[in-house]
Amino acid sequence: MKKVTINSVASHAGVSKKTVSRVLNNEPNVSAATREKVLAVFKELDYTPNPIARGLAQNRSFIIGCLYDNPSKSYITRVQTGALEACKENNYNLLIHPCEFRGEALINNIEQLLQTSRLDGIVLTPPFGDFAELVAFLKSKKIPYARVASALLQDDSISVRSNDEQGAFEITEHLISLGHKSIAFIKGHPDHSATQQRFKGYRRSLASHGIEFDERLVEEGNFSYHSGVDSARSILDLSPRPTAVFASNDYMAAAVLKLATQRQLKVPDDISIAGFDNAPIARHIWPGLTTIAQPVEEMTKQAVTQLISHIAQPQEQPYQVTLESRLITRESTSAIK
Amino acid sequence: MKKVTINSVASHAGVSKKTVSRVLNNEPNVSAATREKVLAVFKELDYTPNPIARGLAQNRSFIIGCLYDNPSKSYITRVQTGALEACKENNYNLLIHPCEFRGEALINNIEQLLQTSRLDGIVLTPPFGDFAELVAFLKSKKIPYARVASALLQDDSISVRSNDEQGAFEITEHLISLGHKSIAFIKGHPDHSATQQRFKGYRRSLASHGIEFDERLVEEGNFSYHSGVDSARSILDLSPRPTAVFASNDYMAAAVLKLATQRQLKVPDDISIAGFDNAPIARHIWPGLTTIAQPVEEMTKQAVTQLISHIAQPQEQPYQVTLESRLITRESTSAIK
DNA sequence: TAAACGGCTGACACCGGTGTCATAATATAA
DNA sequence: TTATATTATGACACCGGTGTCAGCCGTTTA
Repeated sequence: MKKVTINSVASHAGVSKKTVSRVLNNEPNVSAATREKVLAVFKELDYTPNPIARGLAQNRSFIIGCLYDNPSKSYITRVQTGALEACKENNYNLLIHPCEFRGEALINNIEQLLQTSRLDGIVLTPPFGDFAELVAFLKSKKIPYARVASALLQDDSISVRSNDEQGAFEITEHLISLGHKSIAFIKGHPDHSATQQRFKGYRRSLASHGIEFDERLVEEGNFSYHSGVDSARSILDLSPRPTAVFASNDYMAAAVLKLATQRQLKVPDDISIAGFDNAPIARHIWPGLTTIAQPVEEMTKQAVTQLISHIAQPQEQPYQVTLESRLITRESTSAIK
Repeated sequence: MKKVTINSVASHAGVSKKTVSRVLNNEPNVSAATREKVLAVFKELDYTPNPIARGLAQNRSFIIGCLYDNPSKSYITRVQTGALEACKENNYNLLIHPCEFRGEALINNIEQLLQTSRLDGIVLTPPFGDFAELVAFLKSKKIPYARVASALLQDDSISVRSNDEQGAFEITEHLISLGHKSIAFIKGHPDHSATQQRFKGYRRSLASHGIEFDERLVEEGNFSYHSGVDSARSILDLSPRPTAVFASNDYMAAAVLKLATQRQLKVPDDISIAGFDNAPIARHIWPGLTTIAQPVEEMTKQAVTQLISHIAQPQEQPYQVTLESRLITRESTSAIK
């Protein structure tokens, strides 16, 4: 069983390598008869081109790199799922590259990655999409990239996001509509642009109902479960205790729920809790978390799809899209008594 | 800024390409002086070899594929973490390939994957490591592979596992030592060898204490949260209700906990719950789950490390290792009243 | 002293594709 | 019908490495 290469196909079909290559790449200037003949030999020999050879000739790898540094593992899983779908559809592969956002070594690290892997493009997941130096670096190296769930930029980059500000606004509206006026807020990781957006939405909702913003109700988190525990402690120690807590993601909300339950508080009777993301944990705990469903998979899929088509054929106009999120109410929020 | 290739290095150092290649690969037959000279030029020009060209010449890709089809996302995350560590240390990359275990298309799917990606090796995560046809297929294609958390085989394959039977035995011992005699059990996915192992450990513990095995206390799950909910329903409906539940993984245990709590049962006072794996969720819920900590990351890391060294230099003797797991007690189990 | 041997080196083909360009075949215009 | 444009095709170099092999050199052995 010899290896089937472009040469065997060529000799089998009685044409040159180059003609086979043309058929392979759907290039013009091949007569219909020749094309048929070559295609038949493809089938007959069960030929698949060697991506490595192709990569060498075109200086491409057919690999997309996915950069992440996110305390929420489930978020990463969702990102991967979306990215993988897009890759699969385009015969690309996905290389995952976790790395520390902080630290000056980052740019070096990425440079190293690019040198050793010849990635065709990079997906920047939060918080990388908002890191101006990195974006500038990729631009200078002419490495195509796409930004997922990052702030809007007035540039020509590929960017798919959801409206964090609006989502946070809506969930706060939900709490207010239930009669809550003292609503604590746990911020996300300061490096993530979503953190500011969600905070803004929270404040906009309060303001639109004439509820005075109270600094003491705001805690600094970082999206990790652990940070949620710390924030929860501070919030539950407040006196008077807020009647509701809105955490910037579900992990932190779950932490609040755990601590509250540990302290014999009834959720939602004694305190309502809301999260953000609709992570799996939101429905794996009791009571289930009221949250904002973000289309993370879809965002990433669109970003990667665009990235790949941009690699094949650089586009003039930027692809910048904002997807909708939606409120999901579960048992962790209820009307104030 | 021109590209630095082996040619530029060669002309800069005044030697042939081949000599540069020799230095690159630490081959013998290079005089110390020449080696120094070439190494100096490496530094001077900041040279890194092109892995694609290397791959073409050696028919290697420096990529390891990770196959998975697992309902537990957190398990996959842990597998990836371990695999990534090993890859990083060896300058390999990790390609992730989720695919359906069931379905006759599987072998075709893998064949396709191999053709389009020229993987140097494959990590088989549960349940793939136990799928004889797939293993035979890879063997016939001479694709190196490593099996993670799969049943022991009397063959020459690379295999790293933990002692599921013993872990299940210990956690059941723990429950029995707390006075439980009516312990329900939720099985895992039937395709996973761990499912049988954990069941065996459970039964061995019961038997060693003269507790009669009761078929009615056993539910069929599949490691997913959802299946845990179904099983939990059946178990909590039993009369008399068992005083403890041992679920084959933490997701299913979390489902039992949720349902029990929903039904106003106090955990662990009314019913003790134990899981397996020590997944993040085990400590993210209240009460925290008593469970068996499995070194998933470490298992995968060792498997991939071995796989890579096997690729570089095929070993004679198989690498088959069993790592230890350990009991972690949290709040979800307590002495019977 | 000649033959044999070992370490070191480079020329050259090769991996399996793609890009460039010249040329042959065909279609269109004059 | 001839000149010209267009399409179809293949020869060949090239991408950036590695494998093979021959040749050079200095040592050791007979």
